[in-house]
Amino acid sequence: MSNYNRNNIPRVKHWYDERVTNVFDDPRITAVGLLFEAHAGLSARFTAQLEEHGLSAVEFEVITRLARSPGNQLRMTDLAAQTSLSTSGVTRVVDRMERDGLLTRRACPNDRRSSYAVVTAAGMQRLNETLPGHLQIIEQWFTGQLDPEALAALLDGLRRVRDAAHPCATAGSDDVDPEQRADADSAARRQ
Amino acid sequence: MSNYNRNNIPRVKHWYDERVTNVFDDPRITAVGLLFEAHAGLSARFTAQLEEHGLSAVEFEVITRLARSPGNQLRMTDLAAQTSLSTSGVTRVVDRMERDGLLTRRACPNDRRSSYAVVTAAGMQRLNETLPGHLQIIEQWFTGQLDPEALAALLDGLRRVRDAAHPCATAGSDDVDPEQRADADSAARRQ
DNA sequence: CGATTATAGTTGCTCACGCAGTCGTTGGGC
DNA sequence: GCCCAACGACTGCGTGAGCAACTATAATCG
Repeated sequence: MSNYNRNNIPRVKHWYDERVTNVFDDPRITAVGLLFEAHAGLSARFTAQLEEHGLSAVEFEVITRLARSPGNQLRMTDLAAQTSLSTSGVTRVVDRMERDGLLTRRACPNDRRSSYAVVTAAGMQRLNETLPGHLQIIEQWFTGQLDPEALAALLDGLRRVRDAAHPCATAGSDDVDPEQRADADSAARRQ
Repeated sequence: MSNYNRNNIPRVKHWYDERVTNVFDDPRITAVGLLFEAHAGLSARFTAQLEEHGLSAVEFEVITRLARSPGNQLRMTDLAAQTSLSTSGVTRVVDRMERDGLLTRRACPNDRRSSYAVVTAAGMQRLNETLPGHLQIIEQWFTGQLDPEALAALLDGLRRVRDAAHPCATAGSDDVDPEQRADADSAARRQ
């Protein structure tokens, strides 16, 4: 118990303040800590709200990406590329969501290897029920925390970091980059 | 089959451009997308580099938090609080790292229920081998992507979002107001 | 054409993680 | 001192995810 207190009491605002000659004081570490903790915080809020609507974070991402695609559908592989899930992961999440009636599979008439995941009416309804609360949480804990210029600066910085570091696995969500496009192009060509 | 053509032919550069009145164009969604993709991108880079040193991201976080704590040790519970792992998750990751010789358990003399996870010499060495490359990656893909003012603005924004939304990720900081803490705590546990 | 190669999706295997239950320990109330 | 609720750590079980192997289909090259 004494140790428990030792652990918490001397920590003031930032854990790294105290160890002056510590490598962990490095501002780079701090920067990553901020980014990752902001992400973790928002993730937790999202998870809690999505759970109220019976969706996991992955399922929400899947249904969202499908819903905003033409025809409310994507090929399994393209879905995998957009979600940073493996193709087997997509197979299984689509399995679950199909079982729950949120999605269906549809055969691709031109390429019998491919199949589409399509959002059902029930899936769209579920998404529509979920989205307002989701947007409200974003506003409450993220965008609403900053005045417009600060938010713009934040997003500008994030965009540059994202453009530099993002693995093509997560690309394509709100801004499609050239390599992704080439990828999708070849997919389209194939059909 | 009419669907097939609808799907690909008219799509030009951005598959989402056509749904002009689309909810997914909402700037809040875009903002979250940027934050999450930046995080995912950096995560992937980290994972690749850590793998070269035989560490997973979770293991790196564990050993880092231990190494910067007094005595290079933390109680299992405190470690769980800092890592957003459950206590059972901590039990298991410490199991693995103990098996690999990076950590040891040490009984707490004051409370026989508690035990410490302590970084071994081999663990410190492993960490020291890993850190330079880690810092270089941060610089290469994150901090070095922005000029100082832009970086400062980014970090300032992130700090505000983190302070608002963080689910107690910085356990050991006491600048959390109680109501927030309870809330975020339970949310973090759940995820 | 026919053979080789590449691609789409699924499945078996394994592992990491959380939840809930358990056991030993602690400390407060009587 | 005794009892019992709270606490710290560990374990059984279920779930979700990736890798690699596999099947079926498509594209390529001779």
